[in-house]
Amino acid sequence: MPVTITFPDGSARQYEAGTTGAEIAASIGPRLAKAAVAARFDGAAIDLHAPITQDGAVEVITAASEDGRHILRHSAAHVMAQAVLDLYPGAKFAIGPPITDGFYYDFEVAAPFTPDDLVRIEKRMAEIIAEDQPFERDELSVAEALEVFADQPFKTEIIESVDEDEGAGGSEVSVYRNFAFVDLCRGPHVPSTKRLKAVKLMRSAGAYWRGDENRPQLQRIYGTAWESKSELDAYLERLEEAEKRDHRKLGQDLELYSFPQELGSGLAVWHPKGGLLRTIIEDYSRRTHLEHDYQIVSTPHLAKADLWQTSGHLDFYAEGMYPGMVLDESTEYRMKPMNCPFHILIYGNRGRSYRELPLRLFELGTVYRYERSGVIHGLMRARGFTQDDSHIFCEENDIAGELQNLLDFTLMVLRDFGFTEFEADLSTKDPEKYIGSDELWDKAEEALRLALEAADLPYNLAEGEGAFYGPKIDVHIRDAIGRRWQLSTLQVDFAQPENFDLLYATDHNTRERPVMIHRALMGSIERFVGILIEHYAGALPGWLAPVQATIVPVADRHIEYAEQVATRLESQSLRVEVDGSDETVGEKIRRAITQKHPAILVVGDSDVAAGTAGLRLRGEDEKRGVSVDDVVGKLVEVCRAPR
RNA sequence: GCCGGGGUAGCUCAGUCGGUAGAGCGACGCACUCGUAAUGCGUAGGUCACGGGUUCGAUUCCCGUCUCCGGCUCCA
Repeated sequence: MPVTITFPDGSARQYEAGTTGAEIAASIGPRLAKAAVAARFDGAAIDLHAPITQDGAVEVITAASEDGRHILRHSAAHVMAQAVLDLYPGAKFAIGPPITDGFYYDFEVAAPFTPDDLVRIEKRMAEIIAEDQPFERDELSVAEALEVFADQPFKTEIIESVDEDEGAGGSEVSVYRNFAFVDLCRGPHVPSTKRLKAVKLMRSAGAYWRGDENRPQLQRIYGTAWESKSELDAYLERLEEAEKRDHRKLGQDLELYSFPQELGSGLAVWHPKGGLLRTIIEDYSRRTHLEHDYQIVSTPHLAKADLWQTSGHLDFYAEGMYPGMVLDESTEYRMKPMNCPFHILIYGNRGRSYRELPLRLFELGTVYRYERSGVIHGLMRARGFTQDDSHIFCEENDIAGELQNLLDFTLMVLRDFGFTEFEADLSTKDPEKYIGSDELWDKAEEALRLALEAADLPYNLAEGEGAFYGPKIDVHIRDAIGRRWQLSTLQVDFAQPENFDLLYATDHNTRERPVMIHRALMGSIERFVGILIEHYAGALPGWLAPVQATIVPVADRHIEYAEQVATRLESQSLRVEVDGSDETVGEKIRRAITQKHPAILVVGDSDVAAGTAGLRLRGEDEKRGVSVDDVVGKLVEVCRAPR
């Protein structure tokens, strides 16, 4: 009985029933056969040597595809577990999935893995790979599987939970064997270990079983696997590139900020150039908010604990707050982890009218959150940071229009800083845990959805992920090397107006409760700077660069002229340095390039005589003898702020 | 907070099997006055993170604390 196989290009062919993906690939061509690691039958991934007994669509998965790498990495994880079980008798193994760019496996062993252990394991893996052990699939009943894994408590737990979670489908489990090694696995796998051409172990780390810090901490080994040595090398190079962009390193190199150990973890100080960069960003933020009908307010850094009790923070997030200080013998104060209660107090300071709404209060508000010591990461995750924070108080019927304007504003800001790729998450009501009426939630979620659609922003629906007090939109950007960062949050809040009993007078002089929208566009200024630095690898666009041009006099006798040129540029509000140091021209240029200054001007005898300069823009060749007027014009253009 | 690895000059790092340390870059000085990614010579600079213990003697070994890095967990 032949079966009819259709291919992704729409063509169809007949094969003997029981044919395999490997045979199909071979029938198409030897190169495909060699590159194949698995197949897809009617969309489901299967092993290359699994027999196909009915008509259907077949797609051959090659090692160079994302699917293929996934399978490669999964198989590499098995080989790693096999190596560890060989080398460390008594080791218990837990789970080992493929992840972005690699894989890991978790083990319980007597002692944590050292770097030397990784070398040993990698060596053993190479042996297993060289032996070209075939991967074979087997279906076991739960009882059989429990026997096979009798001395593996984590596997036993997984087998038992299959029964629970997957209902009828859990009566059998599949396992994969290569030689004596058996692992629970859905598969598919590469046909045999020799297909693993480029595998490298990266590091070991502690990781909790099932991600739960109350359960045993296991030893995780991370590795990576690629279809070829050259792809592996390219990956390692990408890692190195990413490391060069590290904002902590660049912050030091470019003299922007530092993290003095004397201050404590997660607390940065901003040096003059970083301070200037911050100021530029903050000025932009204030200016654009004023232009968008926000009112700027300012509030203190601490408040009585009672305020945080009313807002609910002490009940829900006390562990994220700095501990209290008791003053005047009995009154406890707390550093602020959020700005909202202060803005709410401004709203509530007097009776409000519908005529004032929407009322948009904006503040660059510095907050302090007690982040656990292990999570602090430069500017990206700090214990003190400044939010571009606003709370908008509006009528229920204003929510939709307000959110739409807000999302436009958000995207404008992010585009102004050079980000071009956006994605959003829409987090909706958790049916188990929410306050406010269903009707209000539906309305707000609908408003958020409409705003996303009006802005033409692709979004993922995160159902049930909303906070208990309202739905929200998070906006993510992709940076220059493809990493995703969450920046903006637009959060509808039904709870705080209730907690603080906020009201406004309607046009019929009745009292209604306003709805509140929390929002931060950049999120935290500190983190935003960190992301900008990594996005641009330190080479900030002209309008953000603390130093926009360096003027290099060729010899001391040109310093005076250099100063004159600097004055001309400064009169156009350009930020200029004259490098009058006792160094060669080459060295001074090297410094300016290393510092990523957008423009370098070189002035010598001919320039003094002709009123010109040599102009070297970042990333471009030098132009000699450019008139100072043209230099000014060019730099003004290069350094113009987006608005 | 948890697991592992670190903390030596302003920076990047080497070193001391226990006898108080070195390089490159940077800084400073002198010479050079130079046309596009490192001019030469010289000088200064260290409580070897901090506190305790062991020892005749600790930067080195042990314990604690702070702090950094990689993960885990967390991220209102």
